[in-house]
Amino acid sequence: MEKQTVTIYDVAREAAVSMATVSRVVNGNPNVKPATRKKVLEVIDRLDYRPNAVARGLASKKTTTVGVIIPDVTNVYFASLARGIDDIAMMYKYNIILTNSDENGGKEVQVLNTLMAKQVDGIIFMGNQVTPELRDEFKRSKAPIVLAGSVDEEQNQPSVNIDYVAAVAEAVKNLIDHGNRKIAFVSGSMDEAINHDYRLKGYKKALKDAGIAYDDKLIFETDYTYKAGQALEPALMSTGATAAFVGDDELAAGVMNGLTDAQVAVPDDFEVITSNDTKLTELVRPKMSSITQPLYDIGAVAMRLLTKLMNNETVDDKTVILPYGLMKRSSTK
Amino acid sequence: MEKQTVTIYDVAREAAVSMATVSRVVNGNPNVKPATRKKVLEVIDRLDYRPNAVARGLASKKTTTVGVIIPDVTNVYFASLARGIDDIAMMYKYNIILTNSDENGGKEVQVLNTLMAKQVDGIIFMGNQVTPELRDEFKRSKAPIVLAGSVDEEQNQPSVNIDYVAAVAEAVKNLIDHGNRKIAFVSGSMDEAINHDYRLKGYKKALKDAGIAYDDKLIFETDYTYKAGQALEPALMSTGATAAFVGDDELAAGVMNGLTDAQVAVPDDFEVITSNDTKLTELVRPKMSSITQPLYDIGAVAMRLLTKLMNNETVDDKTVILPYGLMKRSSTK
DNA sequence: GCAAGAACTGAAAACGCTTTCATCCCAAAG
DNA sequence: CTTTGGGATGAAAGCGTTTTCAGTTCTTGC
Repeated sequence: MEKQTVTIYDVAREAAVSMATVSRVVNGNPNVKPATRKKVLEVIDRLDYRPNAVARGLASKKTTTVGVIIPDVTNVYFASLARGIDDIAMMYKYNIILTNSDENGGKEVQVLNTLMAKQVDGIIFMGNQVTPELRDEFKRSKAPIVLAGSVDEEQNQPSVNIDYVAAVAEAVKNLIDHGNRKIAFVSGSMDEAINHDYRLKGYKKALKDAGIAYDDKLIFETDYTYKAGQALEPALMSTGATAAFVGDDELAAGVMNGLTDAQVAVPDDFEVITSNDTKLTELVRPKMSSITQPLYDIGAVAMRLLTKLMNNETVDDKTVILPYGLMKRSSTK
Repeated sequence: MEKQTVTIYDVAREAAVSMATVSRVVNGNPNVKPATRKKVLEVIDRLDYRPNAVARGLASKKTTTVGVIIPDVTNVYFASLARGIDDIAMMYKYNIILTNSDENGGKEVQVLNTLMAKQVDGIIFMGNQVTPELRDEFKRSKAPIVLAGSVDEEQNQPSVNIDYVAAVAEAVKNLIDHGNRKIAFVSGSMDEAINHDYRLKGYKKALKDAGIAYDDKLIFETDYTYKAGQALEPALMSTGATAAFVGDDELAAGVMNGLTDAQVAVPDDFEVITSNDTKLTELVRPKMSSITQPLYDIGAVAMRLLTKLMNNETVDDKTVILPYGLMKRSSTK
């Protein structure tokens, strides 16, 4: 007993009107006599008619779904953005096709293609790096694409971010102001634009402003994982560093716990400041000082921007920069 | 210059074959002469033809997308399941429409409806409670629905879980074995089946087995948030409890940090054991002991089960129970 | 009471694909 | 040299909507 689906045609027949009219009432088109509308609505209700979104998508060339590419849902930072994205999407009646990319260029390209095949109306991309191949795909897309919490060196893609350079510079300056001279820079792969083109620049700027020489022995390139951070302790301490700027909260938690577990007192003997202000910063002890970012809003604004783009509204500025801050908690003096 | 889309018809014309043949080669139908296939493939490549998944979905009544309802992506527990779901989905060429429900019954029903309107081939539901209205919607769905890490009192829905009752009983027994007699039970709303019908039962069972009287003053019903946990400290201590079983890791982290911040030594003066074994357990100090669950696998198996259901394969057992464990870390003696 | 326009409504053509069914072709069998 | 049958192909009918365009039916203002 296959469940029977009722179509717009059934409604039209029952209500003794044309499909066109039914379509109109379903879509809230005002050009329908109230009496007719009422009649149709009753039939719709009686038959429990539900429009088939796929057919609708084919006919109207709009699917009211947007694709979201995320490195890993399990990453609290990106998940927070995703939450903002979904809320706004829902507010504007869009649905989200979410796919994990693992920051893998090949997978990203493939995912992008299936997203486009599914005729999504727009795409939000999160990831620390935009490979040239990916950039090419972006260009070929007829659906607008906006980057959320993600940068592209060639900034021709709409995006929502904070001023990473300034934020990192300020964070590092804070460390310097506390008397630290040897400050480690811990991040993910330097291949990623966000690291080499933004965070590192901010780091260098702060050093330069303070007249401290840059020393690449203090640069630690690793994975964005807790374990990786934890394992860094010996290497970190052997450099004589007394503080570290870390590019990811989970990584930072690892660094800090690794230190603590090795009897290095944070913040007394070693200060740590992190980047993303996710809830992890409050979970660990000491609580971690961090650059603050409006996580949810980055996602939300990105999605809002996307709705405008999908709607062909003119937007004044396609690359929006949200404000950041510095939250002093207990991992710094 | 609106980007032109090339259709199956264009390919057919260029290759001098019928649409049917093009469709066959695109879908890997073996009934195509190799020479023809090659010819078509060349044209496809030259024209850069990409099948329109929406049209395909309309014609074939299969969208190769499944809906996933999640309480909140930002919740590490559910996000971990989601990751397992997405990976397996991708493996089977499905995409995921992800929507946050906030455990809000009304929203869940609504979301379910839009998912069905979008003709998803299947649905995975995560949530701590299945309301009667929701259950009704489940029944009306022509797409198979499986619950992941989520229970329904009336167990007629395919699902993937662990044996919560036994797991909690074991966890609480562990606490009892350490000499605790007053053990708090901290969880989210008791309206949720998972709490009143599973966890609490396990808790009571452990008490009963040990001949300890149940005392509802020791039951704490709150939100699944860090802050809520943290705020619990005074109430918790005033009951004279010396240990707590907590139903969620973030909540547990809050409880533990709240205790610690109030100079209550964990585990010496108070033991804490939590439920979900997410990475949060390792982040906090002391690390939290926990029931272990194969988070990723719960999602993965649920998705695998769903593929079978969508494929009309006969599955022997529609409710699968995965093994759990107990991981002793440092929040218990 | 009538013309002119506005407000409604319906017929039918897309939308881009899958799938059924009929047809055709050709190799193998007799 | 037929017959037979299976493999390869194409024509065309959907799939369930939206949307255009051409009516048709009301309202108004005179």
